[in-house]
Amino acid sequence: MDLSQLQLFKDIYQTRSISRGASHNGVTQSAASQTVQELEKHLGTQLLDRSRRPLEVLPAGRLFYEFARESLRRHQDFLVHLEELKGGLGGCVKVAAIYSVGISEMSRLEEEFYRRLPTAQLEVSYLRPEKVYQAVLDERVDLGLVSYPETTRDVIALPWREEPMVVVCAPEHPLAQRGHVQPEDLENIDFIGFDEDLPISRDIERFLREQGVRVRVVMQFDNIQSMKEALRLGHAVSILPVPMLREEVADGRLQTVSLDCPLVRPLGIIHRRKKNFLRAAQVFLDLLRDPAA
Amino acid sequence: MDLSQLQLFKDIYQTRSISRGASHNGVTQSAASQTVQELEKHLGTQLLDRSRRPLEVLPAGRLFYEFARESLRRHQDFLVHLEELKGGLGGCVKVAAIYSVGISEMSRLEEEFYRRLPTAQLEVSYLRPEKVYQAVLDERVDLGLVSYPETTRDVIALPWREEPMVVVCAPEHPLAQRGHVQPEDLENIDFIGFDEDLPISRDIERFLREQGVRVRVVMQFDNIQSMKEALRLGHAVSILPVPMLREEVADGRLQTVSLDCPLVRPLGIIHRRKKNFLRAAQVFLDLLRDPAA
DNA sequence: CTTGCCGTATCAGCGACTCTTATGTTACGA
DNA sequence: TCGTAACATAAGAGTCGCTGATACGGCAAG
Repeated sequence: MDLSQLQLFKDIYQTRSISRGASHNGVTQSAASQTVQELEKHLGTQLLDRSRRPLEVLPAGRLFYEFARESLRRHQDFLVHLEELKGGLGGCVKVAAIYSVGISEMSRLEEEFYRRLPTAQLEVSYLRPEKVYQAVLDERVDLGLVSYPETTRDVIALPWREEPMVVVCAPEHPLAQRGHVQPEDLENIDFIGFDEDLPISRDIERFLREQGVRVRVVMQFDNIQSMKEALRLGHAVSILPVPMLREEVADGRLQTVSLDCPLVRPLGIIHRRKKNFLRAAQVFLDLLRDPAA
Repeated sequence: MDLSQLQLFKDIYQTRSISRGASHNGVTQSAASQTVQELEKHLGTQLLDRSRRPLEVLPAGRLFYEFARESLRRHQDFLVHLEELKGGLGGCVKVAAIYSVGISEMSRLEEEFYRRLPTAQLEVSYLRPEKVYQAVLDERVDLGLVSYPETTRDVIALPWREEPMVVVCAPEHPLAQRGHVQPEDLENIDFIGFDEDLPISRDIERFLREQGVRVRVVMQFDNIQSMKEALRLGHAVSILPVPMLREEVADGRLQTVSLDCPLVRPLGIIHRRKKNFLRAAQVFLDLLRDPAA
């Protein structure tokens, strides 16, 4: 019985689904199913009732969940104590993120990380998506933060969060007065897009196409900072992740207009396939995946 | 990180030796060495100082030991709670033991076992050594208790205890008055031995040969009960494990005479190679290996 | 200092286990 | 009753960890 099994079962319990638990752990539904069966065989009792559709947790499953939760917590504690004990220059985590994850978000994570491991070192670099993948592959970083993560032969992708996307424009723009718009309101509008080779660009294009809307792409950038500046000129709109806009919206430099049909982009954590993490990386990963604990 | 690694490290810590820890867990020294290195790599710190001969435990090692101990204890607790929860007919452990393990010993173990898992079932059968091996191989029993255990392709042997052996005779026998004897005092004495195909018989023979002593084997048996009865006739002596003689010595039917050079026979636990134990078997195994916990 | 022994490290080879892909089966809703 | 979404099952592949053999090194005795 190992920690990954406990983590997996914990996620399955919390999401009430084998498939979701599986994807939270970067494994297939099949593997998760087999793991649960192994656990049940080993413990000699059913943990879940899989013959009901919203997966039902049996008493033994609940007990095992408590055990798993507790064990994982103890393990975390142990890692932290170990780090304390090692004193100066604890482990070092290197993280690569796409630009659009945002400095403000990262600085919050950074803060919490140093609270947990005061002696460790966290290095964050911002790169274009393909560079993030490359950095992970080359082991120049331990973890990568990307959008539309995909598991490949050498890299495991874990879902992280889903950012809502909204239409954004300058306060002077005609759309700015409206609280929300239908996709068709964007027909033929001047649009500031992402570079076409970025996943987010493809996803927005696909979204617009599905809605039967065509926009006039007047500019393209590979980073959100530039797009925001261009938007302030007032002639065009764009679609951007909400968290990137907090500051500008707060002081009125830009305005968001929510879309009636929701568009989100999934962010994920990627790392190389390998059994063992350095504990600092492990702690950062746990921090990302469970900010509460 | 899994429970077997924790168990292994715990044993290494307690015995202050990688080799001994390894044999306690039925693996080779090589495997144990690699496991420790894996742990150290994973945790990013040295746990043991292996460059000193009585293996030195570093602070991180001590911390990890505490963690391991605690985790294993929690796991035990979990198994017990699970058994309680399952209520009636908990798991069932089948154990085969050689005759000479002794009923009294087993009944003590049985008692403790039912204290831990009141709902479980324990079945003990007493067999000749080769039958014990066969029963384990055929999976007719979960665990076997034998002397001079040996690990083979399909069966793992774990050391259990070492029983001191003493010379034993009737109170009327000439040797009975002496508190202890030299091996040479047995020269040409009438001797009651074990069947020659039993490991214990071979070991006693080897011992006597090494001491340069020849005895006159007047009778041979395959079980200790018969040997004790024969001894009471008063004409011969034997060499038997101390724990088998408690009752007879207490009420004066037989007398022990300790040997100046100590002779012990190792008892071991054998089980088939397989990753997962049924929890009842696991609990019984833990009980055998750590009566304290 | 040298020698011998015991314990640990290292290496190559192999077996087993677990994951993945592909496909079958079952529960629930329309 | 059918369709879909979720879980189960089967077979194959890659990886991890174990074994067995051997090399290395500390410690004690001489």
